[in-house]
Amino acid sequence: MNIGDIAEMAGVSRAAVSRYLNNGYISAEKSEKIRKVIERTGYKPSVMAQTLRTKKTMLIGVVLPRINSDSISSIVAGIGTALNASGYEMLLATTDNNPEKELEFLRIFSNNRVDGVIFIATVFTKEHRKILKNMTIPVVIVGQQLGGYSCIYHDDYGAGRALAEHVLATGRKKLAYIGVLREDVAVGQQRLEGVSAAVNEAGLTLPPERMEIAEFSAESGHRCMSRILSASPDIDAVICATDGIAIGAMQYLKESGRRVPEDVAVAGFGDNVISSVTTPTLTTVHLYYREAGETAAKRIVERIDGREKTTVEIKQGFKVIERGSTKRGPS
Amino acid sequence: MNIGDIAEMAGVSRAAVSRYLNNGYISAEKSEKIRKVIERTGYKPSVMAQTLRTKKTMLIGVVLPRINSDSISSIVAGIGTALNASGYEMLLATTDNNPEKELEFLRIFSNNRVDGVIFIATVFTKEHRKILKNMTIPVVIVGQQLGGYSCIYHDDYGAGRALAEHVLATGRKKLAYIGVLREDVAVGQQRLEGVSAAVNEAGLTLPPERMEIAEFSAESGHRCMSRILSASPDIDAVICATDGIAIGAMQYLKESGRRVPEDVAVAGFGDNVISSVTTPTLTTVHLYYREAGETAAKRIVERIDGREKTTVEIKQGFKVIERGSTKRGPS
DNA sequence: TATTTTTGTGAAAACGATGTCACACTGGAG
DNA sequence: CTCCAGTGTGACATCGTTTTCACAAAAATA
Repeated sequence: MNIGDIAEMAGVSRAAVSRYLNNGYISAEKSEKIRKVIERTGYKPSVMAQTLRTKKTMLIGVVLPRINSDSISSIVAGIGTALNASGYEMLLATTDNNPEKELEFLRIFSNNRVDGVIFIATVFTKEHRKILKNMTIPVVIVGQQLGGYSCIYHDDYGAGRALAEHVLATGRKKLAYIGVLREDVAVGQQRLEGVSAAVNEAGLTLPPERMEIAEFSAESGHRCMSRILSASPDIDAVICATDGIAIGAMQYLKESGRRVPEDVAVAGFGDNVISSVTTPTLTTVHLYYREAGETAAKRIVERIDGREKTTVEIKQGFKVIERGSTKRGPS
Repeated sequence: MNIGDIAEMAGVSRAAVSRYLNNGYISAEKSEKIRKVIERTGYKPSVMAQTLRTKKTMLIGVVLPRINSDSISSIVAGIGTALNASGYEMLLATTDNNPEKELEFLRIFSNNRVDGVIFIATVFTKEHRKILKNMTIPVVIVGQQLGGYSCIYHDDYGAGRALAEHVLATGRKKLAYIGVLREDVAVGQQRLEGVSAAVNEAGLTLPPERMEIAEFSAESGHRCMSRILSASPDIDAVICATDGIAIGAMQYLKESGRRVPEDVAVAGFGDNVISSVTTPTLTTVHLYYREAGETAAKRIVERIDGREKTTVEIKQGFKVIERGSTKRGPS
């Protein structure tokens, strides 16, 4: 069933059918004939042929480290909603946090497989920049800032600062920090710098023996907490770069006989669903992941449609969510 | 840059280049010439043209209710891994639990947009069956059983039965059950029937006033628990159709002054990450979501490649995960 | 040496749409 | 009556591959 068959059945030319489907630039009489034939046969134009001819796939590639994560699946949910509203679909590529795979997918996607790419990034290597520079299709980066590219990211510095200020306001003096690798600028560097700034402004310090670098998991948070406690048993608060890490840290604190929040306050980032069901509930910073996904999708569609030519860098706000794990300690 | 340009540059015919890229049925001399030109120009064949010609998109459509869910994102992670290994990519369509959208996407996908569809299903209407019947591409259903189609699902009945047996073995006598709509055969019907069977075999009953129907959320579980308690304040255990519901139920129990597990035992299904960080930790049934996704992806690739012609129904096992919320009560 | 089989080859026909073009109608204005 | 703008139309080229086909050259067989 191709456009030629329909044309023949309706007694018109192939071009007429094409116009019927697109411009609508056709006489009422033929239009009706064609409509009937299409209805009767259930004819659907071939997406493949349209794609070849128009050079539009109506597909957006989404590259992400892993899908099985609360924050990332929220971003994807947002992307899905917004893309759908514009008639685009989403090609998902999970990289398992493997930079090689990340590069491979960016390369695959840059080859006309999709009309645009949304890149949920963690770390940028030179290789990344090189591939991104050579991309011929629009790219929007989510979660990290990268000059010269459209990106939508969170105010990680501000969030870190506000969260630390909140913890300090509960009267804590000896803070610890469990972060992630600095190569991850947003999560590893910005959040720490925000926290550091608040701590310093309060006239306090965050010495190296009260800091650890974790992976993105509760198990890792658990391990790091144990290391910090053996070096500095007298801390009265710990801020963790993600809620997952914070959960692990909190578990270790409880195992070590400390009370949360009476002895040690705990706080995280991300407002993971988990954080409202722990005991105590976890103070965290909400980061508008879903909205970031929606905005990214809208931006890329605007870029593709040509409605928007410039790249923009959007920094999103945050909201400190005060819960049980940082209730006022001994004053 | 198309195949013709490469052919011209290498001084061979277009067909020769095509053969070089595919069969390899070409003389060593020309092969080398072509290799050089391709390397120098960085030529990549057009995916669009290949697709039109070969009728293979190397895409698998994945239709799911929502991505922002622990169980579903685990399935998707599994699908992603397995598809990737076979060179396929994944087109994600989230339906927000809207049957209309589900049907729409199945229709879109059935129109040559993808080579196969993985359908993470909840409820089957007649409309669903009709569309599924008319699908010309392979379909694999995940999470529900549907005769005549390849599907991979969980032993929800067995899981319900085993979980209830475990709860009963801790000495509980007055069980309550919070389920979901029976239209969802796997989660709503099978799990309940398994639980019922175990309860009946123990010579006990599960009367209507100790049963509620919830949505897939902790809030809903919270509400249902409150309704059950006002009708039957003396229950000593509650089994919930999902971990999310169980979390909500447990929260209400605690708010009402009851101790978990001393006064009331709580158990759920799914082994959500959340269930190991609540206080107490939640007894649940592990359901191998990731593996289900992997298997589904492998099956569909086999069907597409023609290595496998028949449809199969695969029932996966389960594992009761005994945690704090069902520790032995007063004996 | 004569005959078959194997290889390598380029021309040309799909694949199924879109878009350009020139042409033939209209009807209204001059 | 002529001219022109505006519509509707089908023929045809195009998109970039793959695949079939016929044919020639080389190799293997008799």
